[in-house]
Amino acid sequence: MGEHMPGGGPGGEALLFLTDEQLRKGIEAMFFAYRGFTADPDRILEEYGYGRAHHRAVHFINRSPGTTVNNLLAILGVTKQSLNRVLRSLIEDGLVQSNIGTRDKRERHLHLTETGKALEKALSEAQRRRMRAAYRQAGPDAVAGFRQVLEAMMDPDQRRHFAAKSGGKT
Amino acid sequence: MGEHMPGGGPGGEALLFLTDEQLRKGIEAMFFAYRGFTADPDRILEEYGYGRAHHRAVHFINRSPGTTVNNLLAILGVTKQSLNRVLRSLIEDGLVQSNIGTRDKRERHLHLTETGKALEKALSEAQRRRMRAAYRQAGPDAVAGFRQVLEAMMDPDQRRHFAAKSGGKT
DNA sequence: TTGGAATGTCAACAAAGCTGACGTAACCTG
DNA sequence: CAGGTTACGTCAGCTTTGTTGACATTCCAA
Repeated sequence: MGEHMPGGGPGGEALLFLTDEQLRKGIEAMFFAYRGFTADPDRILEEYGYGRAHHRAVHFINRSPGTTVNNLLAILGVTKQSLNRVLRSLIEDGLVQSNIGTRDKRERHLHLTETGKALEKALSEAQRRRMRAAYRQAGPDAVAGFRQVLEAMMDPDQRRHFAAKSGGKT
Repeated sequence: MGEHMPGGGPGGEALLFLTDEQLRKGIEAMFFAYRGFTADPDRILEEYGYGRAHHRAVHFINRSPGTTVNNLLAILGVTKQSLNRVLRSLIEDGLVQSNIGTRDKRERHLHLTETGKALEKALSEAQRRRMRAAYRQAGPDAVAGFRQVLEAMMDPDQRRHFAAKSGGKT
């Protein structure tokens, strides 16, 4: 509630269109945009008989090769039973390799196999293509704003996982 | 596709940071932000024993009172059977009223009851609170960019539903 | 007036969350 | 070194929300 005031004084905020109607538009924009955002990967996943849960696992294993199950759990925010089901199928299908840790043998370190990397590439290229098109259409300033608002919308805990591997400002 | 080389193009696009790394950040920002976006309503819904599907139905019935099942179907992009289950529970619980159409008796026109409006208000207020906080933190210019990028990311069909009730520019 | 299209309902199944309980191995601390 | 904690895996069972298929009702147009 009474946080900082970007406009410095009490007058600054007045310039922001924070009517319920404008906020509703923002809410619906998030809803429709997220559908578009997931549409392309979903089509690819369907061919492989996988779902969004597999996509998320593959994405974050690719981002942090050698990550542990527990780490992935914290990022994805699901139960280990749920993640395990997904992980098991990916391992069985030869997309993910699970190696017992050397320092701590309780841990499993996860890596994508070549096949796994191929799927990841297909998925991320489809998603990047759409993101790139949207960025180009909106322009550089819009992109900066887009990122700022998204970051402000995250839960602080989730933002930790985001910032961890995404680097700070420029 | 061979569309790399962000600086290769003629003109303004060269200023856009369209490296795969920057695009990946955008993708993850969408992922984490969407979780934050749905977190507050999810908590409320849990108290009522409802899920996100109920939230979506309630939201769009509130936006367009008297809308038909078919109309809702097109907006939500699910099968009628899936929507029907959600709608049935909302009707049974007295949150939604379904009236047989007078002109076309095959249609059902949907309205929120007082109880339904109360839930909608609780949900949308929670979601607006977060959206408002993010908007304030990011500032007006960022908000404009945020909306532009989101709109560019939608599927054209979905964008139709978005624009329909959201008004044009300004 | 009759056959097809549109609208909505019921039934059954699948994906992917969840809780709870339990087992095993490894680590760590007193 | 004994006992508690941590990391991971699994079994069982439930919920939400998506899917297809089959079917009733209603409308409309040939």
